[in-house]
Amino acid sequence: MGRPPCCDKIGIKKGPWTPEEDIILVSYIQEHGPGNWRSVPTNTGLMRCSKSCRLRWTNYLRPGIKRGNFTDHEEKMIIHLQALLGNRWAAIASYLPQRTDNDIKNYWNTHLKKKLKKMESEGGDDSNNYEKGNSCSQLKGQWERRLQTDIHMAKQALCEALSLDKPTQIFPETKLPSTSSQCFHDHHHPTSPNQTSLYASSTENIAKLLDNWMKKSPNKIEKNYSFSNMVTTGSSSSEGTQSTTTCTQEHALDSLWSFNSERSQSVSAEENTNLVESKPNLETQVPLMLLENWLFDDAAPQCNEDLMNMSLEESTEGLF
DNA sequence: AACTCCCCCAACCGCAGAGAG
DNA sequence: TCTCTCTGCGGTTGGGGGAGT
Repeated sequence: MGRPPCCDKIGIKKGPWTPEEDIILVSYIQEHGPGNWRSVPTNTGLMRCSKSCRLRWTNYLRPGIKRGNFTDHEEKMIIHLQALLGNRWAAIASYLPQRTDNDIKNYWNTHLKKKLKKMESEGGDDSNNYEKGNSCSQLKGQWERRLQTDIHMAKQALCEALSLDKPTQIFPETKLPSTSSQCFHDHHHPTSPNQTSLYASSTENIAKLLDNWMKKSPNKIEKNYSFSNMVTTGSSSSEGTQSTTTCTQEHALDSLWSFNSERSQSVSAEENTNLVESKPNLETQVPLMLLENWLFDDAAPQCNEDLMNMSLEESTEGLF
């Protein structure tokens, strides 16, 4: 028997998060930054265990997360990376910065597995190619795969350490591991302007969430729910909303929208820069061979360049 | 309309690793 | 070196909702 689960404590809430809880969590992180999850439930009054808070943040609330609708390219990336790395979802997620490991894992289990099985049973070229790749990768063995990923991670860390002149490429739209709390912790001081924009975009996530939530269940939101904490802490440039203000849901959402529009003005330049710079990363198409070369090749810079510039389709056309 | 089945995905669980003391 | 705490990761679960009957 291992350690008892952290959520066995009496009074700890489980199950789906409510928008209220999300807002409390995001406002807290806006103020204090992610990390030190142990203290989050205590300091926020959330009846959740620290683990639950961390997961909610990393898998759902953190900025820069793209949800649903995996593109063909993302799909291919996942398939190839899975063949190469196995079920190392966190490592795979590091190649798809906008996706969480949980998302990728779910997508693999619910869609790609079936898809590949189907292709396999149809016995088409595609499945043959996948099989080839898969059996090839199996030969590498788990240990080797682990080693590859470790090398990759080490290289990333090294590159990152040596690239102090490129701070905007770090997060969120980068090729760094998606275990974002660590990224945040390592690279962003809680009060840094960059982080403010990141938090803002997580607020945007919540706004979307609330929007969807209201569409689904318009009766669930209590009329006098207060969004003020989020608004006041979320937008340093908002029009002085009092922290004790209680809003109707319409007001609250209005605040959110205005917050977002203000935010988009105040941070758009910076964010646009990030987006523009990150676009090649997001759309980076990593050929498997290059990936492998890069992992094993100490003369990485040139190869790395190639990784960034080449299209996945160039080297994997035959696979699909 | 009512019921059942199935799928999806958010969240949980348990283990492992890292780091502090 | 050992113990303890915290965090990260991967496997699994279960509730909600859509599809089918």
